[in-house]
Amino acid sequence: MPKNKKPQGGRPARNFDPSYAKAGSKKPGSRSAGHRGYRPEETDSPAKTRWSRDERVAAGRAPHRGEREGREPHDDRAPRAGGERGGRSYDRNDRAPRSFDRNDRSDRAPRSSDRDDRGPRREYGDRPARPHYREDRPARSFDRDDRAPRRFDRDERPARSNDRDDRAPRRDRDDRPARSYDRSDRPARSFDRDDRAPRREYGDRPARSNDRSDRPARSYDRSDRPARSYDRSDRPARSFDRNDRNDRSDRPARSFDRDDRAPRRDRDDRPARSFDRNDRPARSFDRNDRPARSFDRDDRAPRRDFERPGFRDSERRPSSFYPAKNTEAHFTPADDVVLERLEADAIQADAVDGVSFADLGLGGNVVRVLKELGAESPFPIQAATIPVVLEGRDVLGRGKTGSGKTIAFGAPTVERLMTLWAESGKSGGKRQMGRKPRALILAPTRELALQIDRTVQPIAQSVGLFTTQIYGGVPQGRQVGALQRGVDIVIGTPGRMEDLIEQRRLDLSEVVITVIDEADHMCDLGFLEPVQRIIRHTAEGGQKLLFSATLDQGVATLVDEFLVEPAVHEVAGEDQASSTIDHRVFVIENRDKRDIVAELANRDGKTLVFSRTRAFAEDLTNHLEDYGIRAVALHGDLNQSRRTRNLQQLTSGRVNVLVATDVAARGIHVDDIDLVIQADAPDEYKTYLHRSGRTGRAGKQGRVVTLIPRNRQRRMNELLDRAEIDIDFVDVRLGDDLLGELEGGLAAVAAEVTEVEAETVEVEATEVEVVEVDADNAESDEVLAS
DNA sequence: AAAAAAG
Repeated sequence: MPKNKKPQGGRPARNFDPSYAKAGSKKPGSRSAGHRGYRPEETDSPAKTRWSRDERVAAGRAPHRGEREGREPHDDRAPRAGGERGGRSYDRNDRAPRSFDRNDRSDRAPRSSDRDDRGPRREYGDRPARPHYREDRPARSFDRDDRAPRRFDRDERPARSNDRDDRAPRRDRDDRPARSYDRSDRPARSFDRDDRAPRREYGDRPARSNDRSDRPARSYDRSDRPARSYDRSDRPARSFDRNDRNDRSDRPARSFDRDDRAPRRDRDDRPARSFDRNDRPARSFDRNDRPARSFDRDDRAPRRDFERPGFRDSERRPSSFYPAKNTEAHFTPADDVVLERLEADAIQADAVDGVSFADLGLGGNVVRVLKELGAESPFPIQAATIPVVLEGRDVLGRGKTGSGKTIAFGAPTVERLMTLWAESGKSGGKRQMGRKPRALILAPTRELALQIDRTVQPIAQSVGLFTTQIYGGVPQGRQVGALQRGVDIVIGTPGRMEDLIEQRRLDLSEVVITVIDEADHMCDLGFLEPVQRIIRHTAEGGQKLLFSATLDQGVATLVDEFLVEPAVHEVAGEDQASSTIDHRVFVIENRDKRDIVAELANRDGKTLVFSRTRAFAEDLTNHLEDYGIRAVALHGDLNQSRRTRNLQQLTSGRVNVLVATDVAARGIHVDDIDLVIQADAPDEYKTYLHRSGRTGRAGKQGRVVTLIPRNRQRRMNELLDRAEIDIDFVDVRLGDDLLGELEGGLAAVAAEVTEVEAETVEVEATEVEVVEVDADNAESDEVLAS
């Protein structure tokens, strides 16, 4: 049956058919209380009317409602709880039936995920009914007996007993100790992180101060460090045995005990190390005289100018693209190893001058399309990875946010498919029906998959290859249709990909190039296993490309299982925190958060606001609109068409403010976002870097403001340490000139950048350093989890 | 907590 058609005749699909819930329908959505999509026959408030500000205040949604002490008011909790809201009955029994399923918002009048389409019930009504809407809920404490009669047609649900009495065990709520939704009487729950037991451990660490200024002399002066050799051969024997990976015994005095971590901060007691370029054993950038590269570059005709023997730095012109950096002070990570066993090739940012895409080995058609896409000449990460991908090698690519990674893997993937095709003698043919995909690109979010396709599709088309998007949230019909017609490159997200594989509509057995974008994130819990399963469906021995701005140890699992002698490439001295992004941290009163966000967003220019939860993203969006600021939301509670539309509204400039969860943290490119506001601070430094990376793209200026409550300063400090960002916090209050405060930070940028770069270099310089950063991270995650 | 599947 055609996927997009409503079933003919009968009524089997009523609950699954969105059209039943559409506007204008006399009996919209579900007609039963507590059911998704439920709409009462006629309500006292007109369906499409937004709450006035007063109403919001009454409901506790407007600013300045009192926050309880010790509670970190993630405002997203309020709508569910409701017990503390003024002007509202606290007696649960006189409330209309209310769902506490956070996903079921059907009965919430004022909350809508749809900015333009205010009828919340309609909003959720077009989702297919959840079959287990009741069974999977934990016991609830409110009395159902006063509920309005349930109105759905019971006849349609045969197997279900309508006799409430026989459901006693689940229904009888009186035997539970009074559960209250009034937050004030919850005993042991505190949102004050400082009084959580495990966190206390931080308190007895010795020399850790949040005052950055009183840190024990941390020197960024490269010259004052005693000579450290980068000659690998003189490092204390380090095991590269994979099985030995976790054996850190060969590392010098490393402790994971936080209590004695202090020594690590003191960099003076490190074994002789120098960042003085001049005292390093002669390092050559001439690839031809590198000793131990596992692949032989010498037998390639030198395609790149900078590969030519004898090519010197002085022959390079300064990059016109990357903002002027002090290359003199720049450390060049020679043997920077990001991942164990892997040697990272660092390409100089200015090494690409005079190099063209054609020089890198791309064909005429591809080069022409790249030009049309606005890519005239390669960015460093592209220059670094394209030739290697074309060689057929596995590649790990790390380039900062906005540095052009999509083309870095997209263009050579297309070119390589053509090469392979030619080699197999099949080239030049027309599109063959049912042709199986030969390349696969995986991304963590639908928006990113879409965006990648927008770049790759034209490149592929230029040489007669076809792409299709395989992601969820939309009917699969089109996708399956495309697969049946024959597709060369599939681009999508893991869920739908697996779904179609299971349905045997997607056959990856001929996929010889697999790209994992945001690879480190794709190795996170919840993503890793699906990704592994999908890759296992691809052709054995196929080429694998892993890319991310924050590529780190996290991808080891994938690397171990799927990659063979991967080449690791990155851009030298590059750091997300450097150069074009001005970072600010405002210490605020939590109750002022939404107002402060509003004041910061109340400006010209595109602003992206990050929230930790979907609910708070909604809340903030509402709040901004109350301020008269046009804003839309982007998060997983919205259906896909709305997600796409809302993002499009920011891209097109119809709205200037997008409030998003971390769905928008990675990869999403919107031109000219010049301010990122983190309404909730991220938990991971990598998240910080990716969120920040939505601004300051392609060398443009950008600003990032992170709002934190007083009690988060220490955590934030630690996070910024890992992100290699050194900035001071600013106490701000609601009345302050916040935008002025924002400007105030600009002067400090230059100095910061220098420092940040120095530190970056340090981390990139040795494995031990990188591992430390990661371990540090993992460690604190552990602590936080406990 | 969020993300990723539901003809």
